[in-house]
Amino acid sequence: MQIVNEHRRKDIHNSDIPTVCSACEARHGGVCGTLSPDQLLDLSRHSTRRSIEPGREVIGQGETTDSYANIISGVVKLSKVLADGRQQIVGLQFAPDFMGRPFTRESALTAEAAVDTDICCFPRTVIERLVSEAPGLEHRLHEQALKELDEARDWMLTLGRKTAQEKVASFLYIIATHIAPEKGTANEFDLPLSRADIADYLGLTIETVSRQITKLRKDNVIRIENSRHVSVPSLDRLMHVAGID
Amino acid sequence: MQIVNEHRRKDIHNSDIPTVCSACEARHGGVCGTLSPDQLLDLSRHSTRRSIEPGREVIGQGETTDSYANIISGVVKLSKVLADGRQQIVGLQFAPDFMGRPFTRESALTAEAAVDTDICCFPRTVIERLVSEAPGLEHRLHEQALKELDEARDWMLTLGRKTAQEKVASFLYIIATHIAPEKGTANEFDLPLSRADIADYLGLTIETVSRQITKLRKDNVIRIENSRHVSVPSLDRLMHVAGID
DNA sequence: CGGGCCCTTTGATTTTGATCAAGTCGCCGA
DNA sequence: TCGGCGACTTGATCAAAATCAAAGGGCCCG
Repeated sequence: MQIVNEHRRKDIHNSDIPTVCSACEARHGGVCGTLSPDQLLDLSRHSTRRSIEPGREVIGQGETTDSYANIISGVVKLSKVLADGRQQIVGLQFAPDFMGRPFTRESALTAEAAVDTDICCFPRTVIERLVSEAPGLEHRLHEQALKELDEARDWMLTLGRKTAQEKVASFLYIIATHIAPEKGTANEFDLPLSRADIADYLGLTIETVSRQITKLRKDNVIRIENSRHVSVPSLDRLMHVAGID
Repeated sequence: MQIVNEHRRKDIHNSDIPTVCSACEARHGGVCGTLSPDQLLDLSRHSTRRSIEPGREVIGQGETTDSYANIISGVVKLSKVLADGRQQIVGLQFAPDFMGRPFTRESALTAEAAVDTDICCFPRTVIERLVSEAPGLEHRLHEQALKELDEARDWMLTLGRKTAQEKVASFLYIIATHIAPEKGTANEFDLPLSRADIADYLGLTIETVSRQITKLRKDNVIRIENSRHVSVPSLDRLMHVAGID
């Protein structure tokens, strides 16, 4: 008890934590959480915060990356395109996810902000140095990669085997459970993606997405205002429609 | 030059390498490659080789895993099922891939041999101990996870945006490039998957897969014997049909 | 050698979602 | 206040793949 209080007080004072970091919403969940105060200071000296407006590309498919980033707030779309322009969103990232593909220079995907997004960027060289110094950091990055792998595989089941109706419900479920990080599941939220983005995420067309959303509304699974604001009266019901056991 | 030869000679003699490992085809590519002779000996003492016939389940969805494994030869299907039985193969693993989801007890997927497969199993506890002792091992596992993530995302593009024809061609391309590890791309091979498996991998039905294979044969993109043996006269042509730029 | 079984192919028909084509709605700027 | 534009919805039609149905074909086993 005594110790817990001590610890807490210290954390509140943030005596050893760089000022930029102490106020950072992503610090505990993000990759920085494993670093010692010294290392955090080192990292923070080389890091820069950026605000990105919706639609702005953070890194393009085939470009070389020289930085990694932590998402502080917002939503980032990761997508791939075929030569003829067909596009697929292969992942969504929310705060406090880590962005960037470690140990490779060339990006195999495009990262683009879906809504107003704040990120904290680190040069590749600094991250790689810290990885070699702090084994906990690589572990954290490894866990993030495994989490993304699990999510990607779940989504493959959705893409390959679910109906349009189930796909749209699955998408809404993902948003409800990820949009408010640290607050658990939201039963009311603004969609961070346009219909076109949703279509690209689900492997459908805009029209089909729109029709299925209309159907979910008529079936009282969701309520919609201004085509972007969604409320979910029963999450169980949404999950059921999404085919989630 | 001198040094290279020295190194090679030592490697051929395998003076410090446990006997079971020295003959192992997967050692260099597999996760064991980063271990010191001591650690390799340690691991080999606790490892067991198993042969798995096609269709045998290695680990079921929802079961708890207590071991990891290296694939020595063969092909393993990773799949997920919906409550109503719809199934999706979310990944194929070939030698010398590492199987198992580190840092979690419960498996989110089913792993099943597609053909006769040999694996080398390690208890979870030993791997976890070695990870804490040898940072190179976690790095190797991390890279394997990142590789699988890249592959999963590539496949999401296939599942979400390609036509049946392109999907089947993409599948054949994957097999051609992975079936003979260390030998590069094969332009003649036996399919490790039945039509039903291919359908589950591509998010299609058996009938559609069969029709598309017939079409590829008629278009001279592939030749087929006994419905399982495939030869590819021009890999470029196959890639083109698969929509791979 | 024949029969049965499983895997695969092929054919006919149906269904789901795509495509084509108008609208509607909300918002911004003149 | 009025256009105009972009995002979204709705409707009609079309096509790709699913479903339903029936054969082949290879292989094992009696």
